[in-house]
Amino acid sequence: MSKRSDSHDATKARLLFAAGEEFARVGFGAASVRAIVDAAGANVSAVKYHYGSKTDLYLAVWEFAAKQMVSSEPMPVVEDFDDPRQALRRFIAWFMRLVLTESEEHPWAGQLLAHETVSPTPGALDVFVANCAGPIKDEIARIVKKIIGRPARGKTLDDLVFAVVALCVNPKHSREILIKLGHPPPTTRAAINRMAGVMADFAISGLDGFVAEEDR
Amino acid sequence: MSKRSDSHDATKARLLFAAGEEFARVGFGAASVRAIVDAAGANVSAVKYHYGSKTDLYLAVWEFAAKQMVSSEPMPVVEDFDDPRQALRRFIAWFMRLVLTESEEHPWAGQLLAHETVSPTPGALDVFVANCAGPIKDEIARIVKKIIGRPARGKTLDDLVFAVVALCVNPKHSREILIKLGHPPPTTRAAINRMAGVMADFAISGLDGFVAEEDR
DNA sequence: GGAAAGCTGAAACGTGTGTTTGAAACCCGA
DNA sequence: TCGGGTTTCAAACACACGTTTCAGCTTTCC
Repeated sequence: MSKRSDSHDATKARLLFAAGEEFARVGFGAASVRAIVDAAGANVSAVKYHYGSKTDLYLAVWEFAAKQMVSSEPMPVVEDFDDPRQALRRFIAWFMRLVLTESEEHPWAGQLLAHETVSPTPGALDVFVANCAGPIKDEIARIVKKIIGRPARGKTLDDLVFAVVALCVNPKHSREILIKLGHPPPTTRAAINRMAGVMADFAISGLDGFVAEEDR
Repeated sequence: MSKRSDSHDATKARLLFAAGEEFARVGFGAASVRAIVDAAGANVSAVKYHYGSKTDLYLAVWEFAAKQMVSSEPMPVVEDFDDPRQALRRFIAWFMRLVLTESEEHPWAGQLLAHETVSPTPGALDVFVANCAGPIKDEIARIVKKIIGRPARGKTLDDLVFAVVALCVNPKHSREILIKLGHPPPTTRAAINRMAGVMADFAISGLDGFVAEEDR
């Protein structure tokens, strides 16, 4: 809108990117405003001027990351006529790329997501669940339901849905441990796709076991 | 050793328990010494006097929690003649009880473990991996190897091992999200065992898929 | 050219942190 | 009862945090 100097938008953008990097690296609580503005080559007052507060800056980062997420590779939606196993395979690959990919289309989305999942920022949790975690869970639930056939009884269906989620997100959550154990999570697109294939095989076989059980 | 008053050991113990509760609740970084000593009804200088520093107190909490862990229910070790599927079922049940159980034999172990997994405390990560994460991973690897039969090629075996781990620990890691999504992780022993049964079925079926694949 | 708006800079504010100090209070053995 | 080691306490330390202030600079518009 403004025809003013580029410096406004430039500083604001540098601030956003530096904040994204820092928030993704250490999470909201542990990130320091001074570290962010130093990385951005700006002054502390800039965050107040351009965004209002550290919290508002964090929300702006989330908004940006979410926008990048959906624009770079939208969530695959399973059609009714699709083979649900193939759909699950596609969805897991997409999900793991979303979570694990670094320094590509959405540099910090996965890491932000991991931090927010494990220790949610009060005030950001609800919007995160509504825009991100909720839709993903619903889509997986649809696919799992189609694979199993009839609805599993009680909480078992939800357990299975979150089991699939666990396979996708755990490499990110347990990143430091996995590195220490000599099995760092993949970062390149090819390696992520390979691992996603293994997880999809594992999940499909696992769910097929419940089909058989239900049909006994 | 000292035959002095109980107040020494009493304060020291109250400090340890209050610290355990706080560290488990918010993690090492976010926990404040003042909150701990307030909960313990002690003075700030008590942590220096009895433990040396906040970090040393944290290590003492870990040591205590680890001791409680192994004493209350030791890790099941699979024998060579055991049915590996049954062994996996037992192990998953034990692991999930370890991670999810609250306010019972080991009140904070699971939560400490979750925090340390996701955002490790520098200096405590190595001892945690050596004493806790490493042995668990090795035991699961043994069982998985026996189920699959011949070793899967490349990184696939490790992927499957950590897939099993993911099923067990994710309910704890994603706790807040799961609550928001209306599917809080179980806390009672019976509910944990039920969920562990589902996860074991899922894992065994999933791994059996790789047996078939390998034998093709 | 001058005034107004936009933007940045250094410094300080208030609060919270982990840690340290040194003097009281306490307890126990002699 | 006294002395000496043991344990507590309030106070302050130095530092880091997010936030605020306001002077000074730049840019834009009339």
